[in-house]
Amino acid sequence: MATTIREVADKAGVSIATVSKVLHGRAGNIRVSTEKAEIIRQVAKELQYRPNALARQLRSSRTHNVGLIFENFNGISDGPLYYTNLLDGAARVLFPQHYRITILPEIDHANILGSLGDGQLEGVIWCKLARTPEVLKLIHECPIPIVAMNTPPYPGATEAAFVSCDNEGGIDLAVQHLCELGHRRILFVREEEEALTPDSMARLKGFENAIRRRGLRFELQDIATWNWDLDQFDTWVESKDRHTAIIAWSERAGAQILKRAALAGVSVPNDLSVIGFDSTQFCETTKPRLTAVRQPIAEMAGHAAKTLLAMISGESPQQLSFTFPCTLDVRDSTAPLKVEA
Amino acid sequence: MATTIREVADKAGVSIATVSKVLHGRAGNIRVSTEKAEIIRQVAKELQYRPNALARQLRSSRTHNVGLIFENFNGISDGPLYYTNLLDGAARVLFPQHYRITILPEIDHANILGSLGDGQLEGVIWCKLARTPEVLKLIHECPIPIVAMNTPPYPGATEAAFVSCDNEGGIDLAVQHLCELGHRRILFVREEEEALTPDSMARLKGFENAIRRRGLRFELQDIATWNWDLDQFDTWVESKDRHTAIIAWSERAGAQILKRAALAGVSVPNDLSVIGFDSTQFCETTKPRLTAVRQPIAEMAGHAAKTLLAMISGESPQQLSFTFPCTLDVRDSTAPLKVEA
DNA sequence: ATGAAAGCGCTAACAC
DNA sequence: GTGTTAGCGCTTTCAT
Repeated sequence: MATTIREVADKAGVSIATVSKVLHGRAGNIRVSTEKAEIIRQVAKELQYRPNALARQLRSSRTHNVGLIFENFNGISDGPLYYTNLLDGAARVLFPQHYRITILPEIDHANILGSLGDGQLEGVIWCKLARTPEVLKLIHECPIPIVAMNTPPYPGATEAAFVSCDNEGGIDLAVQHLCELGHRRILFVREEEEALTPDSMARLKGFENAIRRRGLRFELQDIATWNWDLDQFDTWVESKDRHTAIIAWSERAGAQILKRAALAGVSVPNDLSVIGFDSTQFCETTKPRLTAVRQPIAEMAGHAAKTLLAMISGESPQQLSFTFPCTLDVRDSTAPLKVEA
Repeated sequence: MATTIREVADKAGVSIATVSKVLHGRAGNIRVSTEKAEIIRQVAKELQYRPNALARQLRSSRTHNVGLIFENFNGISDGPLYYTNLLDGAARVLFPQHYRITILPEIDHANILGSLGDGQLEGVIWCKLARTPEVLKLIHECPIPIVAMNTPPYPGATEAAFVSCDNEGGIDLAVQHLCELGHRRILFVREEEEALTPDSMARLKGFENAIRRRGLRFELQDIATWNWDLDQFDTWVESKDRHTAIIAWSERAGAQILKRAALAGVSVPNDLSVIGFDSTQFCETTKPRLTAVRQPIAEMAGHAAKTLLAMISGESPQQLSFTFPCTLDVRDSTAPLKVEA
């Protein structure tokens, strides 16, 4: 067993209270003679005394530990760099404050509250929170501060803070870029499985707005909801008078379209321009490299961490929410519209 | 404050001991009347009782929490995918066992023992452990099981398990590949700053062995120790009768050489073949794509996690250490040696 | 079948 | 200045 404060006290010939004061007392409160203090420190070192954090935490109910929930963790299909960047951004803020980051195994919403309310965590950064009544209830009942990342602000949920990117603005940049290249007929593609996620919905809405804002015609067939493998691409590509550019709701979907296009003998960007969303390094690996809207994940995570710390100190989440602007990374999958001869 | 077992007991009209038995008692030991058990469960739900993990852990000294130490965390320069893959591999083993993964802020070796010995962690996966007397001492004194990842087995440290890749074998594959392409004069490049890391040293040794094994001449000038930016490349490239291929100790260094070569007007792979080490997706992003030795990071991390679990259950680390074989991912930075006209 | 009581290791309010 | 004491919330003998 590890050395306890009791053993240190005994060996130093003082009470455990005195040991505690010397070893952890705040500067001002140390009302202990210098000599005894010295002895105690000496004995503690000799005995390799290491305070038991569990006991301390139980006593003080402060753990210096924040949780991170990755929904759908099993699979780096979300873009391998999302988690890395997220972790990096959060760590840069949390580590200097001596906070630990704990990744939770429990993604089951049914017992997540047990995990979040067991006293181990002071707060949690929760990524890609869905917008369902069930989740709203969770937010309501969660006993520790929540910062939702990559989740658009959720009016009903005043207990949580929200850090997100400007999905609509990002899509507007994409549309803008394509328009400047001469494209007029643009298709927005989302995935069935993710169609109801807040990000997907916001991007869809942004698409419609962007099209309308530019006075272009917006029709139902300008939106496609395809399956995970985007099988429907093949049907689309056969259609007469098809769109000249595609905006995919994610970078994964964008990349999948590039693959499908290559298989179908459609040359990107010559015969078709494609834009994705996220713009991690993953977009550098596609052929051609994928033009994509970028969200500053690490920065967002850093902000989420700061926000969480503020909430832990008792500040209200209300004015802490923040939406980051997106930018556009132009790569090789977009080109000027070819003028028909 | 959160509901405590006391409140549940009071409201249910029983003692806290009974509540504890009903809620957490092992199946066999439940010697409580069915009716009372039912009431207790009912009350617990009503009151939204969530057991305090800290108290439980303090009592049982089991936390279901393992630590992860990333040396040099600040910076994804180690290859952005290293951490992701590592985390993924470890999580796949740990999460189903209901273990949490905690990333430690404390990379300062001076007080790391305080972090590891404070009772919060049952074990730790420690990546890229250096091979110094100081670290050996740390391993010796660490109160919880350690699995060292990406650290070659360390004969003196019988308290820890080691999960590593076969650095030497990996380099041998690289040399083999180059030889098959006709190369005979190969340069091994390592970085000054990392020259003393176990990985770097093992790869260097592997290089010498591989060269000798094939009956090629091995000279001192076949090894270069360059700075972080590999400035010395420019001097090397000017030298008469220079090597026709380079093996870099890391993928970062390999990529840097590609950049330097492009700047110097040296065409890769036509005028120079380059191989790196690690082979994450990063190698797909270089120009040209970097041929590299691959180590199965996620698999290794999974094994490390299993090993840690075994050690936590009391097994000896001795026969748990394991070295994974490497493979070679041939991409576009290597080509047959051009025959001089 | 149920409860009383003794801690796990520590902190902090209060005595002296 | 220093020690005594009362818990933090829980588990676990050991009585009854």
